[in-house]
Amino acid sequence: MEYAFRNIERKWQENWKASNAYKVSNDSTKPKYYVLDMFPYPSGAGLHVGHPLGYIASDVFSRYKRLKGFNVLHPMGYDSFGLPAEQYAIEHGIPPAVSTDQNIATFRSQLDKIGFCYDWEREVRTSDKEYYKWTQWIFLQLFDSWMDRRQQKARRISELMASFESEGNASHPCPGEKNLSFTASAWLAFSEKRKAEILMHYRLAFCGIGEVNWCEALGTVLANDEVINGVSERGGHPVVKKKLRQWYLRITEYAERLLAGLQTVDFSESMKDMQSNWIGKSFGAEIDFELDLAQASAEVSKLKVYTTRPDTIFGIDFMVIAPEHELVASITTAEQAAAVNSYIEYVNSRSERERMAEKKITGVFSGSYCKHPFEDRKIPVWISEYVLAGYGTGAIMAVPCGDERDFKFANHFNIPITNIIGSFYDGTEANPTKEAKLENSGFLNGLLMSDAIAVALDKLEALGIGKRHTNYKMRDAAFSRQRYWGEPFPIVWKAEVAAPLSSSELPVVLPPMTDLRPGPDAQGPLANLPEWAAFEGGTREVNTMPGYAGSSWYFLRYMDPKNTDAFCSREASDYWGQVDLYIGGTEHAVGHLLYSRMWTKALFDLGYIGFDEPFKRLVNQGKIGGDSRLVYRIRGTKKFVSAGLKDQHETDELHVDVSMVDGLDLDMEAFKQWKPDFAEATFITEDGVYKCGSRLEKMSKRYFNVVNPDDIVERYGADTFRMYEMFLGPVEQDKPWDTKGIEGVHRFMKKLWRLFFDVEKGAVFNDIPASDAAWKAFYKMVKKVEEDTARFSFNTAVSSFMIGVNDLTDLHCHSKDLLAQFLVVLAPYAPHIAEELWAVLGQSGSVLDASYPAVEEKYLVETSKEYPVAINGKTRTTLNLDINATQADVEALVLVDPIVMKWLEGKPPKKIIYVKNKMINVVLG
RNA sequence: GCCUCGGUGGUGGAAUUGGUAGACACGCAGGACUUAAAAUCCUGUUCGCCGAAAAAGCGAGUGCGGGUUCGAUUCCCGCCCGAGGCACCA
Repeated sequence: MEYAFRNIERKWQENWKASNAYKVSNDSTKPKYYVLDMFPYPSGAGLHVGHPLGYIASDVFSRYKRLKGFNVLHPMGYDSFGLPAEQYAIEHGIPPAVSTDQNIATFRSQLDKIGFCYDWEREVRTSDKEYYKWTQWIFLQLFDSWMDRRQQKARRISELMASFESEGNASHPCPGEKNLSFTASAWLAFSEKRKAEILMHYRLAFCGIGEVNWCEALGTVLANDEVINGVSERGGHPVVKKKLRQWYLRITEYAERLLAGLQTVDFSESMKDMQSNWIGKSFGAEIDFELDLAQASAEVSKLKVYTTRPDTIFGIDFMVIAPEHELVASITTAEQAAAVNSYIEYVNSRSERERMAEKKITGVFSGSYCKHPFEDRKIPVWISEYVLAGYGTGAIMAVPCGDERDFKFANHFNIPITNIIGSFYDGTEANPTKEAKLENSGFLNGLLMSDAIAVALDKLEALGIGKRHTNYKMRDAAFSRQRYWGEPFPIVWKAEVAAPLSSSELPVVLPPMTDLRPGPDAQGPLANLPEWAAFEGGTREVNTMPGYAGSSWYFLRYMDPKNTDAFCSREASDYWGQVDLYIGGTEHAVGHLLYSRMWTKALFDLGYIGFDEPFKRLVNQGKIGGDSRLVYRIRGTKKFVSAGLKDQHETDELHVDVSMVDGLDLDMEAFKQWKPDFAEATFITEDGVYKCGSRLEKMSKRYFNVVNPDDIVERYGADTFRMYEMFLGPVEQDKPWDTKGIEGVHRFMKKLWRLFFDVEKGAVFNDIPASDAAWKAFYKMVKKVEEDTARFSFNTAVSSFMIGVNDLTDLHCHSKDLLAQFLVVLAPYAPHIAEELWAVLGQSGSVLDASYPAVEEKYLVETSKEYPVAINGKTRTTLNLDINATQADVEALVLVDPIVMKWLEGKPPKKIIYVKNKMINVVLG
C-alpha cells in the first residue's frame, strides 16, 4: 500500500468538515487560548507560497495547544474593503462587491487545500454590512468620547459638557485648539454651532481640515506613493496640495498609553522600537522669542520654537521657520518679499517626498530678526524646508555648533557660528554632545550641558518666556478617504454640524454603484448619489473610512461573530480576553498595530471590554522570497547568452518563468514557445546548457517567480507542504522558496508511511512491545518537538521528526503502541496522515483530540556519555565516561589516554578542566 | 544619518545558558536493485596538506581586525557588507 496522500487528504478534509471538527465553543471548562493570524486582503492574485507561512505556523501551534487541553480559538476572515477592488472596478466595470466575493472564493479554496483548523463559522468580512455595522458603531463611540488627560481615560462627551457648564474648560484644556479657554458662563452663552465646534476639538473621532494630494486631471486624491516628482504615478498629471474636510482619530491623546503599553506586551524589540520611534516622544521646551519687526505689521510679536536643547540657547545664530509657518507673510520685509515669494513658490512645486528625500540645502532670509532673551543681539529669521510645519511648533532655534543640519545651513549661507562648547567644536562639523562645559553662555557658563538643561528651563519658566514641553512626533490619524469601497460614516451634516446617527439606524449600508467616478469638489464617488446622500433634512457624509477601520477591531468580532446586539458581548470578550498569540508580517508594525491598540484602549476606557492591550504576544513571520531566473539577450538581437558568458557581450536582462527552468538550466524549447518574441531565439550555451542567472526578490507576477501553493499541494500533498514550509527555516526569518528542497520532506512522509505499510507486505505494524531503544528514540523526539514547538522553532521540530523516523526505521520498530503516540505528536504538523494512520491503527476518536504523550524520563536517563577531550580547547579525541565520573576519575582516565599522552609529550598538564555533561579540556603547560 | 535584524559548507539551515562547528535536509559524486527509468536503499560530501587509496594525522575555518577566557558562531571593542524600517523630527 502506497502513501496515497491525495485520497487521504481529501477524505479527511471532508470528514472533518462533516463532523464539525474545528467548531469552537465559547462555553468550555478548558483553559482558553487565542491564536490569531493577520487576516488577508483578498487580492485578485490569490495566494502564493509565501502567504501561508504564518498561517501554517499558527495552525501548528493551535493544534498543539488543543492537544495540550486548551480550548483554542483560531479564526480566519478577510479584510475585504480596499483600494485595489475599487481600482479594478474602474478598469473592468466589475463592482467591488462582486470581485471581492470572487477573490474570497479563490482564497478560501486555496486555504482549504492546506488543511487549516479554522472555525469557519466565525469567519468575518470587513465589507459585510453585519460586520461594518459595528465598525460604524465603534466610530460613534469614539465620536462621542474625549480624553480626560488627568485620568488618562476616554470619557463621554456628555460628561465633558457637564464640566463645561459648571466650570468652563479650565480643567480640561482643549487638545484641538490649544489656546481655547472659556468660563462656564461663556460656554452657556455660545451658540449651538459654536458649542459643536468646540466639542469637535475634543472628540476622539473628529472632523477637521487637512491637506491632501489632489490631482485635478484624475479628479481624485492620491496617496503619497502615488505621487512622483509632483505628478501622478498614473498618467503623469500635476498634483497639488488641497485643503479638504477630513475625519481624524485623535490617537495623539493615547500617545503616552500606547508607549507605556509596550512594556506589557511580548513583541520583538525591533517592533517595539518601530512603534516608539513612530510615537517619537521627546522632552524639551517651547520658548517664545520676541520678534524685532522693524517694518512688518505689529500684530505678531512672538516666535514660538520647540527645542530639546534649551542648554544651547546662547549658541543661537539664527532662527528657521517652516515655509508653511503662519508667520511667514507677516515677518517678511519688503526688501525680502520677492526672494521669499519665489522660495515659497519653489517649495510648493516640490512634493513632500522630494522635500524629504533630498539633502540639498535651501532657504531664504525673511528680513526680520528676533531678540535674544539674555543677550543684546539680533537673530536673523530664515525660512527653510528642512523645518517641518507639522513637528513641534514649525520653528526652531538654530545652534550650528551643536546641530549638524543647522551647521550645514549656516555654512551654506555664510552665517557666522558662535562656539559655546570650546574645544568640543572644531569648526569643521557640529558636535551634538551633552558632555561639554558651556562657554560664552551667560548664566550657564561652566555648567555641564546635561546639567544646564534644567537650569535653563527653570530660568525660562521663571521669566515666563518658555515652558517645559513633551512633544510627540506622532500625529492624529487621518480617518476619511474620498473613495467608495469602504465603510460609510454614520454621520449626517445639518447646517454644517456633524450629527451622529443613532445606533438603531445602523448599518449605513454602502449603496451599490457601478460607476465609481469621483464626485465633484474632490469628494468621493458617493457624492454622485445625491438621493442617497440626502437624509433627514441633512446630507450624509460621503467620505468613507480607511482600510484600517475594519481591521482595528476584527479580533473582537471573532469571539462573538453572530451577535446582532453588540460588536461582541462582554461575556465573550471576558472569556477569550487578549489574543495570546498574533502572527503576521512586519509591514503592519506602525499602522494596523497602533490603530488596533488605540481602539482597544478606547473600548476598554468606555467599559466595553476588560483589557486594554489587544495582543499579548506578537510573532512576525518572515517573507518568503521568490528565486527569479534571468536570461541575457544580446542587445538588439534575438541571441541569448548563458550566464557564465554574459560578460563578453552587452546584454539586457529578462526574467523568465521559473517553471521553465530546472535548477539554473533553461528549457530552451519551452522558452521559445513561451512568447512569440522568443520563437526565433538562439542561444550561446555553456557545453550545450543554457545557464540562467538567479536573484532573490519579492514573489511577484511581474518577475515570473510566483509559486502557487495549489500546485505544490497537488504534487506533494498538504502535509508535505505544511512541513516543508516549517522546515525552510525560522518562521521569523526571510528566506527564499526552493521547490526542489521539498523532496526531502516528501521522502520523510513516505518513510513514515513505511513504518506502517510495506509496498509488498501490506500492513507491518504489530502488537510487539517496542524496545527500550525505540522508546528512547521516541521520547527524545517528543521532548525536542514539544520544546521546539513551544518556542516557535518549527524548523528544528521538523528535523526532530526526521531523526525520529530514521531511528525507528533503523530499529525496525513497528509497534502499534508507540506509533499511535507518534501520530499524536505529528498531528499538529501533518494532520491528514496522522488522522489516517490513527484510524488505520484502530484508535478510537480523532487524533485531533488525543492526549499529548508525556515524556517518560526513565527512557532518557543516560549512564554514560561520550565526552569530547580537547587539548588547549581543540577537540582531539573522545572518551566514554560514567555519567557520575568525578574530577579524579576523569583525570586518571585522561592521563592514560594514548592521544592525550601523545600531546603531553611526557610533561604533566597544567590543568584538566572537566565540566560534567559537557566536555573535558586538557591545558598544556 | 538613525533604529532593528542578520552575515556559518555548493544551497536552506543547526548548535536553547561560552563547552565536540556544520544536526536535519537539498544538491552533487559513487554504488546496489532494474532491460531502462521512476521509486527505494547504501556510501561519501567544510577547505587545504600528507598520501595510489583507505585509515590515521596535521593545519585552517562561523564577514574582517583585535580583546576577554582553559575554551568564543555565542561575550566585549573597532570595522566591512546585506536586508528591513524611520528620517532634514529640532
